This record gives sequence, structure tokens and C-alpha cells, in this order.
Amino acid sequence: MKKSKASGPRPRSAPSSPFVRKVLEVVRAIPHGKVLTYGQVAILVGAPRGARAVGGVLFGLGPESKIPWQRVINREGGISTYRIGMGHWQKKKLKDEGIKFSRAGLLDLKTHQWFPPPRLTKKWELPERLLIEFHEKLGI
DNA sequence: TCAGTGACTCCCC
DNA sequence: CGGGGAGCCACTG
Repeated sequence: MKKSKASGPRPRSAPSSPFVRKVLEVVRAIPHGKVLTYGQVAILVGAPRGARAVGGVLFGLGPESKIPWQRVINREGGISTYRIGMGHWQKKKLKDEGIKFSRAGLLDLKTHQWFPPPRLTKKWELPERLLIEFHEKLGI
């Protein structure tokens, strides 16, 4: 039997918590053709080690969702949704946005990495230390 | 109140 | 390069 559901934080018709609301806000802001890793989204919502929880929030969103969750990938630049049957769809969506994948199924983070502009990091009231951590994670 | 869960990461071998 | 395992997090019965 296949696992029926995730048990972590999940979005609802109405965001159930500030964490969920922030995650959706950040993901919604990712531009066409750009991506963020689960860990990066976690930093941007003020929970630097909450990558796993971010995945929990996105769990349940499907092709019908207006939120561009396909732009959230793992740290390797790969797709993490194959296990829940969404991998093929997600990869196709990203390809349609002009993103290329290596034979190993990885995209180039250096090329497609999104850097939230100051107007957004300010709007999100992102603490300086988190902004610094975000860039350090990128090796900049 | 608390153990259980997973679209994550990191570390070690 | 690959597998295993241990933290981490927010949320659920």
C-alpha cells in the first residue's frame, strides 16, 4: 500500500498558520524560469532549518494550484516529487520555462538560482542575519 | 502532552 | 558516486 498522506504542515484553502502563509507567499514570488531550494525557502520564511517543513507545506498542491511550487527543488538541483508521483509533471513544467536538465536529472542552480530583490526581502522583513545566511548558502 | 511523519540536509563510511 | 543514519521543523491525532 502506498502512503496516503504527509503529516507535516499543509496548506488549506485558507493558510492555517503564519508559517504556511509565508511559505506560500515566498513560493508565489519566484519568477518564471527561476528556482529556490527547500532550504532557501526555509531561510526566507525565518526558519533556517525548516526545509523539511517547507516540503510539508507544498505537499498536497497539484497541477491545478496557482502557486508555482514546481520552482522549488532540492539542494542537488533535482526533483523531489517523484515519490509522490509528481516528478514527471514538475520536470516538464520547468522545461517549459526554459530550464535544462543534465542527464542525471539535475538543473544548474548557478544559472537558475533566484535572488529575491531588496524590495521583497524588505517587505518580508527579512532579518539581516537570515539574508547573510541565504547568501552564504549560495557560496557568495 | 507527545510520539509519529516526511516534496529536506548534512555527515560519515 | 551511493547508502545509511541522525538532526531539524512544523503539524497531526
